[in-house]
Amino acid sequence: MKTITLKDVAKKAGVGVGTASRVLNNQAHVSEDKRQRVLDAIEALNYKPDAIARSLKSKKTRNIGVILNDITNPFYSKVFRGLETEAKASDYSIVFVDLFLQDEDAIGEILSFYRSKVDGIIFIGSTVTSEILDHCQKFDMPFVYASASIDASVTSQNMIYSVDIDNEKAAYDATNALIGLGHKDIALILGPIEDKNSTYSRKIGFEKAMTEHGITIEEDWICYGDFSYDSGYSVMKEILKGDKIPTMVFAISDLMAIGATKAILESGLNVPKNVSVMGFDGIKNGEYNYPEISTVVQPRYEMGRMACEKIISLIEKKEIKEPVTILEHTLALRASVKKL
Amino acid sequence: MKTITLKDVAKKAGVGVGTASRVLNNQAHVSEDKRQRVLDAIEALNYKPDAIARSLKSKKTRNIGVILNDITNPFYSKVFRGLETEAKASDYSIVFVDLFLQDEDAIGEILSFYRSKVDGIIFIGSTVTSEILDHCQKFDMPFVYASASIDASVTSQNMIYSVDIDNEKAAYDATNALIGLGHKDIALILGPIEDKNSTYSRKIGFEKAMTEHGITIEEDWICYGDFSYDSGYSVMKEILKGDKIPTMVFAISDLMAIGATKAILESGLNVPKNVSVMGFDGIKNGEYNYPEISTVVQPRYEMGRMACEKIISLIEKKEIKEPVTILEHTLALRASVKKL
DNA sequence: CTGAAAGCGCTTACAG
DNA sequence: CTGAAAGCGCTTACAG
Repeated sequence: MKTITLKDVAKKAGVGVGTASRVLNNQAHVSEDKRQRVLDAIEALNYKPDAIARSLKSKKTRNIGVILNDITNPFYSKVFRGLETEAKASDYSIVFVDLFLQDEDAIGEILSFYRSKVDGIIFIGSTVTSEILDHCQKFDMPFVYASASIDASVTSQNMIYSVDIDNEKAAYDATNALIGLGHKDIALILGPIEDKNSTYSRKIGFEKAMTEHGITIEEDWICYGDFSYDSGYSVMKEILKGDKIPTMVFAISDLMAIGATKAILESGLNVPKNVSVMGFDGIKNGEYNYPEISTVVQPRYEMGRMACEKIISLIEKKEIKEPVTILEHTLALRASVKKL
Repeated sequence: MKTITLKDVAKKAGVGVGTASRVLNNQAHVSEDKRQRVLDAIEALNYKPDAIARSLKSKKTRNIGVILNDITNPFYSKVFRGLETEAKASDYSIVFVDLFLQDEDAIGEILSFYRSKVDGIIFIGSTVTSEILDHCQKFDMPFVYASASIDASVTSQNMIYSVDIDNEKAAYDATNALIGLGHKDIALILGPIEDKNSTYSRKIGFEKAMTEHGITIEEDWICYGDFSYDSGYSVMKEILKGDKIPTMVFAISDLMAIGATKAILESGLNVPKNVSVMGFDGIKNGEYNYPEISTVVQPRYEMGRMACEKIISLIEKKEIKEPVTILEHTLALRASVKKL
């Protein structure tokens, strides 16, 4: 099947190809008569513009690159959904790369690769290093971070556009709520100790709430996992070996909370009768658990949507009101948590 | 920053741009001397070919379109991961569209849109209609289905490339295993009654195994859900209202199995002591459950990988040994199932 | 308002 | 083996 081009349309409409292009792009300065003839020809020929040819001249691809940490992680997949929906609504396509198990070096590779394929990039859940920033700047490629960590190498000189929640405040609020329920013996399961973003901020928030209530923090109960189900399970096993058992376990990911719950149940104890469990993120998995896991809900869909809105503004050089957007979190207290 | 083009490379190397292009594309008929000079120039200038310009002439985008049913569904996200990894290895990018909540009509729209942006399309988990097939054929766009349903409108005249498991046999094997454990009172939770693919085939497989063992199938225990957690939960609630309780519930998705488990536990019964539960798919959620859900494991990663391999063969017009690939399933009997 | 022409950065016959 | 040239399908100044 021969592809029909703008030239065919122009010929059929009896106008120049430039005029046809103007109609196609909804530009002014075309007489109503010709505009209609072109529109009719487009209709009659069932003409579809060639995105590639358009891009070559305009230097715009209408593609947004998404670099994501792990698409099988339910937290990210929902962020991704928000982002994809927003992109589609604005007529952008998503070009996707999963970073899973790739070393950070790969990012440079990916960026070069992306250069001519996308107009901007959204990073989700990865770590922002100054190296990546330099790369993007060199290629003059706008970028936005969602739920991302900022590496220490990044100075405030760099303009960063991002969307996230206030992690410290979220952990602070959650801890206060748990304390309000009468809990004092609270274990905390964090992410990796070297994680300077959520692990760090949430730890601060937790400590702040505990300290404000004059509760002594049991150092043995500050544990480090890696956000995964398995790490929650094994860290909890360790905690259960101690002389004293906490009445509450606060894990900073739902998956770890679910793993911890399993470890508790396996040991013959009950959740929440003997030990309450609180998670973080608000993924479906927690609701599917029995008992349902309490959590700090992050607006994941909205996070993706906002990130996309932001990158489009950047691409189209629209004004951006706030470079850094902080979204609201909410607490969901469910069956896994008991009032003492 | 001025973009450097092949012309710049050619000039620096002192050759024609055609020769530079030949080197770039690793074509023969270039003297070793010039080849080296071009390579050096590319290196020195840190030249990166422009994907868009390449596509315009070659009519190849090195993009694969992926149309997926629901990226937040853990079953699909793992298929997607397999596919993405394979694509990356072969230097293809993924252009992604989520069909979630969009009507089937949208597919036509998406296809036109895709036409010039991708070289081929992989459909995951959607329903193949003859309309979609016609669309693809009209655009001369190769396509592959993974874990997809074939609509009745599709005749055998259409050449279909697909990857899936043998759903009937999988359900048959699973049912046999459950019967082997001593179960006779087995309830079956299916997908939507109008689903002509997995719901239909798995029902057949189940019935075949039951019949072969001379076990009467309790019609009230053949139930229809929609693969979701919620539907498993509510269908199970209904079953539990009956006079007789099955000793085994076989749900054809892990999410439904998890939902059913919750309903059973809430009713005061134990899994697996009073009722055993078997799922289907092999997603992580089942392993995270307490008790761990037994399941029929589908090779999801491999499914995505093979689908990608297939579409690339189609795009590059390599020979395809088998248009329809049937992957092996495996049974995973875990804590949720008890021997009677 | 509008047509002819140049050009986006490549690839690919076409001569030599 | 290799360079000059045409052309992929658009967009965009440039004249008029």
